[in-house]
Amino acid sequence: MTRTLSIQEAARLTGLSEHTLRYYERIGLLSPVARAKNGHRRYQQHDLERMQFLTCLRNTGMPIKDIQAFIALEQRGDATSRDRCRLLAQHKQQVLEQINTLQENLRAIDNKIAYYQKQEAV
Amino acid sequence: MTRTLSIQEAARLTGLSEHTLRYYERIGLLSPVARAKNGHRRYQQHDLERMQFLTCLRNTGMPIKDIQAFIALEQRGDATSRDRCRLLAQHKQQVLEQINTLQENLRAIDNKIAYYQKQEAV
DNA sequence: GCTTGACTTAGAGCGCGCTCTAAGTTCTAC
DNA sequence: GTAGAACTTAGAGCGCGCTCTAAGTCAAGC
Repeated sequence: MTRTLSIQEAARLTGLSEHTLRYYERIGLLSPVARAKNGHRRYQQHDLERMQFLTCLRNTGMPIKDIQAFIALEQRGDATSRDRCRLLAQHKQQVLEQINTLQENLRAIDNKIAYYQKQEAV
Repeated sequence: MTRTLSIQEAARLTGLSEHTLRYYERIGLLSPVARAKNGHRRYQQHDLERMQFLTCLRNTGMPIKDIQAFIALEQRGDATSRDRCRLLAQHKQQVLEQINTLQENLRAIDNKIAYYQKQEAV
């Protein structure tokens, strides 16, 4: 028997705000969370795992609309798993490009810093 | 004698829109650009270099307000060069963290992709 | 019974970074 | 001299991703 979490606890654990948790559920990123008799959300393990996945996609810059599209595929069942895999692979490429861009820009920043330090040495 | 560029040319060269170039100038990211007799902007080499620097900071997620703060330091002259250097170094750390986060999230995405591919193999 | 606090909902509001609009000017080509 | 293109300005508008508000419900403790 797994312990369930209040929205407050779930927020603390995931690093998302309670507002954001409700928002994600409202727009369908999170499927409807189980409720206690009083109507309060009771988050389960699978909800937390889902949120981790969402956070991962969001952190890597996937727009909410794209996540919704991904979820729409999930809801169409196993037949779409190849498509979903392809979407993830595409996203992976974009993340790799992001990392590359950051690294290139980092070099430019490093140069600027080096310039400042050389100047100070004078 | 260096050739100067129209806003259209400058936009094409920097990858920023004409709107954005005007906007950056308006909010002080770009110091006032030289004008032709008819009032049209004439971008020079140093403007382009500045834009590259701006783009670099923006691409790495520095908020416009922070860039403005950096520029305010520049305008206070040489005395602030140590501060500016420190700001850049701080930003560099944030970029490194960004890259790390992306790489961690990338691993999670890779796992998900692997999961899909294993499933397909069944 | 009353207060307090954690929750609920629907919907409004906000900060960011542009992006676009409207109205006007200037230059070029015909 | 007129049409069209390229620009100018000030200011409004927009898309995104939250974030907050208001009004209400429920349960626990005094």
